[in-house]
Amino acid sequence: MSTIKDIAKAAGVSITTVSRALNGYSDVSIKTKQRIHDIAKELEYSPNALARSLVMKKTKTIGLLVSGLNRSGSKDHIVMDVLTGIHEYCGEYEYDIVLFSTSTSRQGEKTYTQLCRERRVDGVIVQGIKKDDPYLIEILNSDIPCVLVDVPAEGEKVGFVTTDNVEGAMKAIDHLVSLGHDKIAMVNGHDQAFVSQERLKGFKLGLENLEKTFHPRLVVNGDYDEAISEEKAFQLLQHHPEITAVFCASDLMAFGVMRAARRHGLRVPEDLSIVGYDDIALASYVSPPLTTIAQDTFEMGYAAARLLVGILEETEVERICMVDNELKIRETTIKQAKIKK
Amino acid sequence: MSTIKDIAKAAGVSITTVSRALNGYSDVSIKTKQRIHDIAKELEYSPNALARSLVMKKTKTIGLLVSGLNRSGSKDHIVMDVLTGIHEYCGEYEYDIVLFSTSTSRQGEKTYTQLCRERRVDGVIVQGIKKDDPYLIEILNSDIPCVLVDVPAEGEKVGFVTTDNVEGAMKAIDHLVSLGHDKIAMVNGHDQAFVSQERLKGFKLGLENLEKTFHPRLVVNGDYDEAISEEKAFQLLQHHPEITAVFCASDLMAFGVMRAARRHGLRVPEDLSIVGYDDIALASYVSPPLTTIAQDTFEMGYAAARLLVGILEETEVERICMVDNELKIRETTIKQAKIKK
DNA sequence: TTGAAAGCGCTAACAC
DNA sequence: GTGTTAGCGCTTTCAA
Repeated sequence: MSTIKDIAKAAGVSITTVSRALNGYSDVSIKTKQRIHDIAKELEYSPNALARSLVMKKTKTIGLLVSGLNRSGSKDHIVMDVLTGIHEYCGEYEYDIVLFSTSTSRQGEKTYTQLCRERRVDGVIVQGIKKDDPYLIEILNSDIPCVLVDVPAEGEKVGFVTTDNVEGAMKAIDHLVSLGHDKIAMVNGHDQAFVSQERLKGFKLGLENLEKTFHPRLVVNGDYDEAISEEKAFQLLQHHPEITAVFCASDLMAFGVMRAARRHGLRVPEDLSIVGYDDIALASYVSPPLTTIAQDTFEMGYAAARLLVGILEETEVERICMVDNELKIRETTIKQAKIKK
Repeated sequence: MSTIKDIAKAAGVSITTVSRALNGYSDVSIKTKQRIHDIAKELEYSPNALARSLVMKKTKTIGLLVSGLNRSGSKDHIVMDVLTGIHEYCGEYEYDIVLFSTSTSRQGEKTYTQLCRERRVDGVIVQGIKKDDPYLIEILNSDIPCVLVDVPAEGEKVGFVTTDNVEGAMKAIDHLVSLGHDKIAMVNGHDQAFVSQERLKGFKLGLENLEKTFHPRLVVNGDYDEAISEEKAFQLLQHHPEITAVFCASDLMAFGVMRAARRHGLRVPEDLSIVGYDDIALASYVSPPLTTIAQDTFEMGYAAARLLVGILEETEVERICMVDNELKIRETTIKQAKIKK
């Protein structure tokens, strides 16, 4: 593989001149510049990004730390959408992405910080990692520029992107209440997740705003898992037959609730209205199609990359980025007419 | 950020010794080795992978070239599963993945080969790229070790992984014929795709083996698109009411066919049996759940990474890797009882 | 407009 | 066992 040295020799100039010519500096005579370019092409020259990065001290690379990338293969495509958004932005701004291979099994496992330092990534985007993960904390305390997805953190070189989960939950509640529902349950994820906390907050607030009482008894955690949600919802419906609607913190959990309803002989939506969260592809395919709060996950990825690059190039000041969400009314919610019990 | 030079100074030894100690060479006295490690820890030393790669001429990095990573957000998770498989293997063998940002929009776009050369990736995995893509051809002709997913190519440093698509299609046909179907149509993808060609081959072969005649008229291309398939299938069913079963080269296209059937007032599976291909998550959620040929896409990714690393480290000789597939019988196929027309 | 020289952080002969 | 030295391919002062 040829180097600028080879080009220099072939062109009869110094490597300095070649470097300058190739990088489009103006202080090279137009004709030597042309000659150098010709020779570079002829020699099939490719600049060595390693060497350049070594001296420039930046790599035009952003690291990606993702959890939940494992065989069990999530049915949702959220991780993928976010990745796609990041990829899109990076394509436009000539950053490449390095996806770290954080093997849990491998001994002598490296921390996220070490991974980032070794590869000298300019910054890192973190997704799907619990906010109390010690490695996460370490990286936040380091000087590595960092953008988190759905985990709140701010700092000189730290930002995050999320959607307004409080508002999203409120939209769901507004919708249900406007349909005449009164006894609304919630199947939340788990308390450690920021988004769960926010959605619960929105659930409460939504009820209060509409002068409905919030019943802690009607809230269960489904751990973002379909089967667990099914069980939890089954019990909930058993103990509280007065429930006419359920708001779920994820679509997958909503599917679990749909199953639980079916086991109780309840029809959806006639006997039980259900609202999900995320709007994954499945949501519109199941039957009946699921009413849900749609998040623009692609946009979240895109925004995360933009925010990170903004931090890196010191053009962006706002460290928080809120992406819109939207209520998608489909067929799992319907007017509550009958008086139950 | 500290370097081996700093450590050398602090330890009062030469940088060579530090390098050797840190890399676990045996020819360093146990006590200096220990001291060096202590100092390294104290100084929070991180090796600079760039510098090391520069001199070692390898980066422990594999490139990933993927098409179909864009906003429209594929409903299938195939790309993701393959990526996950690659990620898993890389985690075990300490390779990192760089996802190239191939912006189509950006001017002065670089070829895949250039991207790989600049980053000095050790090898590259290519997925979802058409086999006649000029950039793909360029990279195959280069000396960059390369593994393709579902595109056949072999060479000194080139291999590919795929599933047995001929066999997969035959399984589908066997299944349908065993249910008594005779007039079986096929909705294929498009002629440029290797897998399409293979599945068509399997379709023909499957019919011939069972002494059924192959009718070219009953094969249409749906371009792996749900809407297009719906249209094509709608017309097909109109012109050929004798059709009792349809084999589709993807699940998404099968959904299109289901829609088309519905528009014709045909019930699935009573009036029309349908078999898909891929077994995406949606397949088991739609109603009725789709009978399909399942591909282990995670395994494909894992195998692709293993093959590439095998080529890189010169341990693997077999340049082709076949991953299993499996017929998943669900509810869109049923015994053909009635005599149509 | 061009070149010489230093250095980014590391490894690897080759001495001692 | 340990150090000296010469690079890997590039950018960037500083001089000419």
